[in-house]
Amino acid sequence: MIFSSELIKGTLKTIILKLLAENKRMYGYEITQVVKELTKDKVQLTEGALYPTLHALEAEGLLTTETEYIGKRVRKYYSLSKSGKTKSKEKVNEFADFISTMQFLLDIKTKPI
Amino acid sequence: MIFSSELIKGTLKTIILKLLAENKRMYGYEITQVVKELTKDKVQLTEGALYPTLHALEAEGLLTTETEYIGKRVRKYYSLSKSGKTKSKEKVNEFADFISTMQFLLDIKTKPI
DNA sequence: CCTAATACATAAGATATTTATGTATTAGAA
DNA sequence: TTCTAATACATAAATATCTTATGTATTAGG
Repeated sequence: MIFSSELIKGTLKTIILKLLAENKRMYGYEITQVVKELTKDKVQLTEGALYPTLHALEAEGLLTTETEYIGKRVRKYYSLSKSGKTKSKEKVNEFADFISTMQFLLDIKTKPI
Repeated sequence: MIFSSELIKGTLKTIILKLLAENKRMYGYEITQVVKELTKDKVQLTEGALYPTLHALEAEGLLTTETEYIGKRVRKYYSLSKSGKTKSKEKVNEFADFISTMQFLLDIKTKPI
């Protein structure tokens, strides 16, 4: 089962920022693979969505980049800037709050951890 | 605080279907008000998003309508069809699963109910 | 009497995503 | 050794969806 894309909409930036908060630096393709693994294939980021978003976050000053070559193949690493770290926490907190609100609204019970 | 619209994206259909599963019939304006109250103003549905979505759900055969007049003012009640009831459960279940996945991915802890 | 709330609806513009396409390198199977 | 799949980036057209604006009309209440 893969989540309908409409569900994932709006969470992409949050996912990217959170992963970068935990991993110091990651490159685009790596992000797609890590998300795929962590979600057991339920969340599949498409390149057409990912790369433009990474560029947008960089343009906002939330991410910085370093380009490296693995052999002749280029790899572009992204890291959080200072404002990116702040933004990451904000986004995750907002999403956590959103989850609580939606759980209440949709009367969803979750198992305690 | 109001949730950024990008977060709410993709949840509108689920919210509508769930509310109708619990209330038998509701009209558009009522849905906006109930959601506003239940979420303490954090989720504010706009008419420009709501009405086209209601029409779309009706066109999909998930909702049926009855028009009534309150005085001279028209009111359009929506109810779940049989397939709408099934869809409502599916959507809520999918969303619950999505929440679990995202909580894990974003390392969000929730308080047990 | 006038404003805010109720109640519907649609359309233009903005935004974001999917799908498709493109380039190029490298690992590994046949 | 040759071909395919995976790695790794990127962009653009088409699509979907939402916001914002606008429109009509009724009704409650100050």
